[in-house]
This record gives sequence, C-alpha cells and structure tokens, in this order.
Amino acid sequence: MNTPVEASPTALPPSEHDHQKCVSTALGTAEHLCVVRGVQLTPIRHQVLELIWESHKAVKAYELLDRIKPLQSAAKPATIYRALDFLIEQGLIHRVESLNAFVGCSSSGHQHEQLLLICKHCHEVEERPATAVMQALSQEFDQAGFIVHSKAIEIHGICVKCVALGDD
Amino acid sequence: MNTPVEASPTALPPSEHDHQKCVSTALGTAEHLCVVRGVQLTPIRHQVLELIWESHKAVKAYELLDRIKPLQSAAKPATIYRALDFLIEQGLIHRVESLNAFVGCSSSGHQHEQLLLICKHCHEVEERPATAVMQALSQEFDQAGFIVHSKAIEIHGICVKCVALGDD
DNA sequence: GAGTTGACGTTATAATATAACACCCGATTT
DNA sequence: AAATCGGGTGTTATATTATAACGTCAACTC
Ligand SMILES: [Zn+2]
Ligand SMILES: [Zn+2]
Ligand SMILES: [Zn+2]
Ligand SMILES: [Zn+2]
Repeated sequence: MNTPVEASPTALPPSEHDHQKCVSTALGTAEHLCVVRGVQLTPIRHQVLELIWESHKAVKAYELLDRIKPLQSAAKPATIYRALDFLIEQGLIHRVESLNAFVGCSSSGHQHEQLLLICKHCHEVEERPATAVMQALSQEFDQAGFIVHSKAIEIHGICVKCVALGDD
Repeated sequence: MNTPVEASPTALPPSEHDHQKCVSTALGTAEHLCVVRGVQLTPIRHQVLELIWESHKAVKAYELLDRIKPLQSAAKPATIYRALDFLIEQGLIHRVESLNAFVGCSSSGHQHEQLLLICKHCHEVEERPATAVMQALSQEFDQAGFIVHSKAIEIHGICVKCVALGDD
C-alpha cells in the first residue's frame, strides 16, 4: 500500500478506452520517476516514449525513426536506439523480443517482467502481472537451481477483443 | 538400443554427460519423425540439425552458414534459413527469440513450448516442461479470454552448473 | 509428356543494430 | 577564469539478421 500516485495506469489495455489517459499517465509517471532517480528524460527520449505510446501496439525502431524525423530532423538509427536503451533501463518500455519491437510499460516503477499477450490480429500487446504464473516460475527456478536475471514471457495469439469479433 | 525409442532424450542438459547420446538420440528421433510425417530430412537439413546439436548452446544462423560451407560450398543465407524454417516447423529445433539464435529441441515430438533457461555464463540452454507453470499460464489465458497460438518463455540467468562454479 | 510440386541455387536487398569518434554544454574542480 | 569531466547527441560507417524474387532440376501425377 505504498504508492498513491501511480494507482492503476493501464489496467485494461485495448478496448474502447480513454487512451489519452493512458498516454498522460505513462508520460506523467515517466517524468516523475526520472526526476526521482536523477536521470534525464530529455526531449528526444520524451518524444520517443510519446511515439511508443501512440498505441498499445509494439513499434519497430525504424518506424520510430521515421516518425520522429519531423521533430528531430537529425535523427539517425543511433538516436532511436540510444533513447530506447534509456527507456528500457528505466523500465519505461519493454522490448518485445519475438517481434524486435517496443511497447510502453503499463506498470512502470512497479513489478516488472510480466506476461505479454500479443494479438496476431490487432497487434496490441497486453501486459499482465500473472502472479500465479510468476510464483510457479519461481518454484521452477528453485528446483532447477537457476538464478534469474531477466524474463521474457511472450504469448502470441488472439486477444479477447478480436475473439469477440470472430477473428481467429 | 537398450531403451524405448524416445525415452529420455536430454532430461539432464548441460553437465558432464554423454553428449554423443544427445546427438544420436536427437538425430534418430528427427529421422524417425520425418519418415512418419512424410517430409524430407534432406542432407542439408540433416547437416544443419547436426551442427545445431554440436552443443547445448543456441547457435546463430550465420554461424551455421560458416560451419556448413565446408560441406555445402554453395550455401548462402537462404540455404540456412530454409533449413531452419523446416526444422522449426517440424518441432526439431527452437528459435530463441531473445538471442536471434537456434537450439535443438530436446523433446521433439512431445509437448512443445517449454521453458527455456538460458545461461549468461556458459550460454547453454535448458528446456524444461514446467507443467505447473504451464497450468498457471492456461488459467491466465482463460481469465484473459486470450487464445494462444504460440509461447516464447525465455529466462536469462545463471545455470546451476555455473552457480556451483561461483560464476554469477 | 505436360503440369505440378518441393527443394535448392543464386542474386539482390531489406530490416535490425552497433561501433567509433567528434562535438557541445553544463557542472565541478583548480 | 581555465581546465576538466561526463552525459547527451551528431555523424559516418559498418555489422548482423533476414527475406524477396526468380531460375533450375528432379520426382511424381494425370
Ligand atoms: Zn490506451
Ligand atoms: Zn486483437
Ligand atoms: Zn548433450
Ligand atoms: Zn551456465
């Protein structure tokens, strides 16, 4: 019961939802965390984060490059990759390994390394804490004697919204 | 053979183990499955599978390309990627998404989409069924209304062998 | 024996990512 | 103030990973 500020950023992910709120919450949290941590959310980094949050879909690095050029005409691959590295380090975005793409983290500052549910139809990515899964995983690691550094749990399929639409 | 055909292919993964047995079991199983399925384990595909099984480490596509050239001097990227596509389709290898690399499947023909434990120190990949985890996952998907097509569960850290050696 | 299919050869290029070095600027030190 | 330092960025080049497109050949089929 510790954080009043970051109540429930994007509990429901893709639906008819107030996406402006997703964006403003994500950016607000990011700004706050960076101040607290004494790291710089520079204009470039902020813009990249904003571009990533334009939707709940995972975005490719070169797509971001194209989209940031109107704002940063000098942008080159390194520009984007450096911003992405920063945002990942700060836990503000996730890299989706199985897509070589990036998606906003909807629980920045909270528990990380959640499940990613990736819809093949609408391409949106839903993040879920899945505590039961994580507990089972911990037991598995203990059994295996494996010391975890990081997890990538990426599930591809059809999201509930698209299932409802009959797209499978 | 003194054991039933697919008894325990590589239950223990990286240790002082009879790796020749890993290899011959994997290749034998592959040959058998391809016959049963009426698909062709051509020389190129067989060689690629063999090269992948040289160790329990995940191997890069271009590494395979270099290593197959002595045998197939005409080999080009497409040669390798086509063989890899086939082997993945047949469930004989896994693509390790977070490494852009490939590793032999130690339970070909059995249940798939297991946990991959990837050691940052020795780079070996251990595959585990982790049934408790998979059950918890299924429940999670039911709750989310998500229809699964495929899973990539990749855990990075230090394996039990390297922990024992004090490398963490 | 014409048509179809699957595997492979070959060339080219696309897509993803990093290395290396230079410059700027603001903060700290002298 | 001058020197120093570090973080962020600009810039060029290159490395790494992956696919597209088209041709050939051999086997199988009708
Ligand atoms: Zn939203
Ligand atoms: Zn969907
Ligand atoms: Zn072995
Ligand atoms: Zn290890």
